[in-house]
Amino acid sequence: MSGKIVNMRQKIDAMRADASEDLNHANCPVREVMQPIGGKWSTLLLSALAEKPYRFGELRRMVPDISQRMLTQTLRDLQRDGYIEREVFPTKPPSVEYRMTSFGHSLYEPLAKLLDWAARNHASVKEARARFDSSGV
Amino acid sequence: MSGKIVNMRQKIDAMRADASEDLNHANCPVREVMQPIGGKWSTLLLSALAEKPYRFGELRRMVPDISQRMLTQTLRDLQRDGYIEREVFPTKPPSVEYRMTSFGHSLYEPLAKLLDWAARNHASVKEARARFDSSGV
DNA sequence: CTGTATCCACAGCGATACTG
DNA sequence: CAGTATCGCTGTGGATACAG
Repeated sequence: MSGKIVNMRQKIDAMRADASEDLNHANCPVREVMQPIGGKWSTLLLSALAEKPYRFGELRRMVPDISQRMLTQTLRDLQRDGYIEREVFPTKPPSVEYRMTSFGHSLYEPLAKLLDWAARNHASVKEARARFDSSGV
Repeated sequence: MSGKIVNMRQKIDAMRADASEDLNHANCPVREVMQPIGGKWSTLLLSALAEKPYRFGELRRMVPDISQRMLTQTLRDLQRDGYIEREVFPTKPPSVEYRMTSFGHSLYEPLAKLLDWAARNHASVKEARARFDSSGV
């Protein structure tokens, strides 16, 4: 349903692979869902908004090295996928608040587990990386 | 043969990390761990190897639209981070087997939960996307 | 304050050809 | 079979300036 098969060759390959395993691109939502949240800033913003709603400038201060352009774009992409919603307050200098939807929270539940793992095993990954780089090569 | 040029990417990465070591989010686990597995092929290969070991060509057949170059590179990156290991069998046509380490399995546990969520909510995401695209823009 | 609009650099990825 | 080597395109993301 999701995957776009470009040519016949790949289609045949996909069907052949389909017979043995369901790990395929054709019916695999991994790509469509994981790719957007695999962006450089998505998870950071999601974990920020999972806590509580924030305004544009607040998010910008929380992630100091994000450009204005990427903050806008990433927020829009997250909104597009239904994870967050945007509310504009017509105050004197306008302010915009972003808040995580219940759908977003349902995504964040397993995502948080993964981020937890990352936090706990960050050191091990760095060690493995160093070991690999200094050995062999 | 000198191996100086082979690991250019990794060396550059190291230098870049070094240069910004004292910046706020340079050592953030989310970035260091999530970025690599956020690549286009990483999660697909991880979920394949989580099941059982596979050879290079098998993986290639399971993910028909990956290029040979990206398969090699992604596997190497996963190996570098300690998630998978590589074993060469000196058979007549040489064969190489990739297998997930216990560390990789510990990563895959929370990751699988996230992939499960993606599979279950894939449709909702696509709907949200379509809704967003047809309104406004 | 919250964006848009350009321009531009570079990393990621693909296609192809070659090797042990 | 399992890679390397090269080239080139494209998308992502950064810097800057402008605007509601």
